[in-house]
Amino acid sequence: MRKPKIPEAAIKRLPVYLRVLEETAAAEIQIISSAELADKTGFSPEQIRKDLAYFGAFGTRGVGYDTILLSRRIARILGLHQGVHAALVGAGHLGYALARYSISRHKDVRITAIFDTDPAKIGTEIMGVTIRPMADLRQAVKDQNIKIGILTVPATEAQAAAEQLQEGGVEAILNFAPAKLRLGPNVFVQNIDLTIELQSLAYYTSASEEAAAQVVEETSSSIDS
Amino acid sequence: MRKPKIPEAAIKRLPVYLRVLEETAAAEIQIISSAELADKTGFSPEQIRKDLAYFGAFGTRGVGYDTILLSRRIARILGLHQGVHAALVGAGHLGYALARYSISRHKDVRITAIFDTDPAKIGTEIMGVTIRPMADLRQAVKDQNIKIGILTVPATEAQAAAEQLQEGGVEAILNFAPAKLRLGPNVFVQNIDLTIELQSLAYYTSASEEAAAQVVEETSSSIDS
DNA sequence: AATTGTGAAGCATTTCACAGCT
DNA sequence: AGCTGTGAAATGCTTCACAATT
Repeated sequence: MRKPKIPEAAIKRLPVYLRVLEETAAAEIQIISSAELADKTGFSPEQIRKDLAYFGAFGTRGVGYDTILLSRRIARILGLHQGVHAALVGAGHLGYALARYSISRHKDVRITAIFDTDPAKIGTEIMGVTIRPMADLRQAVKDQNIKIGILTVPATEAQAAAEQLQEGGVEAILNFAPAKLRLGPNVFVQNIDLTIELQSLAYYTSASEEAAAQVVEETSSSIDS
Repeated sequence: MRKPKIPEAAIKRLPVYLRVLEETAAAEIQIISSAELADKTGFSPEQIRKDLAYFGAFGTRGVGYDTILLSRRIARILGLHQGVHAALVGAGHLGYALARYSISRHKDVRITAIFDTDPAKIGTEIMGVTIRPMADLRQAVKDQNIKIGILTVPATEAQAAAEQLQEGGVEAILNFAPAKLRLGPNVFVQNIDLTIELQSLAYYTSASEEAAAQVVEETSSSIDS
């Protein structure tokens, strides 16, 4: 048993708690209740308590959670306390945006290597990190103990790039390319497809509502109950 | 009853089906089975059939789905058949990347207006769309019948920008700012927080595993069963 | 013979309700 | 008195298994 059985959804909420806790701690506030956390994050107090309880009892009954202590604990749970190295593959606009984001704002997940195929970009720097050719990828990932890969390459190149990351020993990939990656079971893949996000948003718009109703109407005949 | 009760998760899969169907249709293949769709998308055949069945019976038993017909139906369900207009707020690197993505690749969700506070950017163009000042936002959203807002502004400006989008009559917002938006019930908000994605990925890395175990160990005392 | 469409079962996640600490 | 931690109930989503259809 590798991981106990903590909902993936809960893991995704931890960084949100972390951010609020750090902000709160920075404001010199020492204690926060699940109700206050709920107000700031938009999740329910019960859910927050349950999420935290998966990892132990971090609060004080009748009081709340110590902001500094809890933020440290969450950073630890996520593995951010020691700084995780990430490689960015694809230095287009999206990659550039991510690199600036990540390199500047947090030290917890740091982009320490950047790769691209474009000879014009190779040798240039983003926030102090030199862009290198794809040929260097596998070895660099190994040498720099890089655990996370961020893929912002065109869909056609995604699979090949992902395989190189895998060979370098990456354990998780954040894939922005609209392509299904086929990798071994040791690499955790998280897909973010911006086109999907935009297109699915359209559904929640009046543009769709009637259309959907119409489609259902067109085809429904003997559907009841 | 506004929406029947179709899982949000199912809606998010529709654009994936759409993409594969369009690719398949473009390759002159007329029929595709749920099993083939499953192979190309990574979802299970049953799930695909169930998702589609929410909206009616689009396939032919013993045969499969007509690629062209089904892609049209999905586009319709999502409301993409008539083209949805979107406004981009914040023309930084991420905004720029999204604009290029969206304006070039698909006509279904089109960014037809871009706003920013930076005087140096105002008046310049991204892919043929002129960047305008925030003061124009509300009216432009109304005039251009814009239904979707894309927020790529700093967290501190997100709430104010979101309110302007809301006042302009936007029905859905894709929010990249790490801030909880407080808006009325008529605006559907989808958050994408790239920092969260990166930080939660760290959990699935060996950097965390021991750390998490350690935390649990530290605090677990009378937890059994 | 093949593949869809779908009730029912199975799982996972969220919410409820309250006991347990401080 | 107040707020956490947690079994139990409720809800939501996915998988199963098979009848229906071409």
